Amino acid sequence: MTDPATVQALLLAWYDRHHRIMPWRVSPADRAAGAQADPYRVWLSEVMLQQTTVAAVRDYFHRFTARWPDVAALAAAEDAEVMAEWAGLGYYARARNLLKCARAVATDHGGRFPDTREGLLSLPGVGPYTAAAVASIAFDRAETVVDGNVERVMARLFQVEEPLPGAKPVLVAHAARLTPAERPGDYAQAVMDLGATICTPRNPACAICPLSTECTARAAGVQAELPRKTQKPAKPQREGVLWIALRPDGAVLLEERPQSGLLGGMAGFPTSGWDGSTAPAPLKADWQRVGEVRHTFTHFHLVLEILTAVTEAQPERGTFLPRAAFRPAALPTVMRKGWDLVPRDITGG
DNA sequence: TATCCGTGGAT
DNA sequence: TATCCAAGGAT
Repeated sequence: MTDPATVQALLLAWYDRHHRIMPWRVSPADRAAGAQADPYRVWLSEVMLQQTTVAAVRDYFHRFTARWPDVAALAAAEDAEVMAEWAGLGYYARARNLLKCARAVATDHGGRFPDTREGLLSLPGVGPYTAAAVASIAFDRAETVVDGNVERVMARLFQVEEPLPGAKPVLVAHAARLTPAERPGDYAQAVMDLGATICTPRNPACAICPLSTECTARAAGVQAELPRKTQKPAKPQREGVLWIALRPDGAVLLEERPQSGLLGGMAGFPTSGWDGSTAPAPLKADWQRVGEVRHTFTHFHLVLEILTAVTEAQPERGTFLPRAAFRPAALPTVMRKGWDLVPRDITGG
C-alpha cells in the first residue's frame, strides 16, 4: 500500500513550487511565516467554487469582497442586492444560503466563523466538503477535504474501479488515510490543484505529475478511464413563454421568483410554466414574438418563446421597474438571453 | 438514496 | 453540435 508520508511529501513539495495564485489564498511561504487566511474570504470562495470553475469565480469574488469586505457587511446587505450580484454564477440557492450563513455568524457566533469542522457544518450552505475545506484552509485543521478533484486523484492513485457515486466511501477512506497532521491546509489545496491542473478528467498530464511513480492506475494504464461513473439519464426538453413588457417610458416588467425551486429568489421576466403548466400572460397586450431562446439547465433543455409588448396596462403580476434602475446583468442568464432579443429601439433601448 | 439545482468552457 | 464537467448542498 502506498505510504502516506511519501505522497504527502511529494504533493507538498510540488505545491510549494507550482501553487496557483488566488485572491483568497495565503501562499505556502506566507503561511510558513505565520500568516493566516481570512475565514470570511475562504468561506466565500469555497461557496462560489461549489460546482464552479476558478475562472468563473474570480470576478465575482472581487466584486463581492469589494462591496462586502467582511461577514458583518454581508450580513447587513439587502437580499435583492446579493442575489443581483450573484446573477450569472448559477445555483442560486448558494446565494440565499450565503446570506443566511453570514447572518447566522453575525448573530449566533459573535461575528466570527466557527473554527471546527463540526461548528462550520451547522451553518446554512456548508456541507461536508465546505466545512472541511474552511477548517483546513482557514484554520489549518487536519480535516479530510473531498471534492471532485480529490475523488479523481484517489480513484487513480489507488485504481478504484467501482463507479461513482457508489465508490465515494472508499475514496473518502483513501483520502482520510493520506491527510497529514502537518500543513493540512496547504495539503488540501495541493490535492485539489493537482486534480484541477495535472490529474484532469481527460488527458491527465502524467508525464509531469509528482505522484506518477505512486499511481496504481498509471501503472496499469487505465488512469484516463478513472473514476468510472454511472450513466446519467438524458435531459428532456421543455418549452415555455417569456413575456417582456415595456411601458412607453421604458420601464420593464419584472417579478421576483419564488424562494425555492429553479432560479429561486432571483428577479426575472414573467414566464409561463416550463413543465406543461400554463400560467397566463402578466397583462393583456398585443404581444409580438421576437424569437426564441435555447438554454440548458442542469437536468433539462429549455426552448423559450420570447414575446414583447409596449403597454400602459396594469400587470396582474410583477412590477414595472424604471429603465434607469434596470440592469440586465442582475438577471439569471436565461432571462438575460431573452432580453438580448428585444429590439434596442423598441422603447428607450 | 435519488433528485433538484446554473453556467460556461473544453473537447 | 452534443456531451461532459467543475473546489456540492438541501431535501
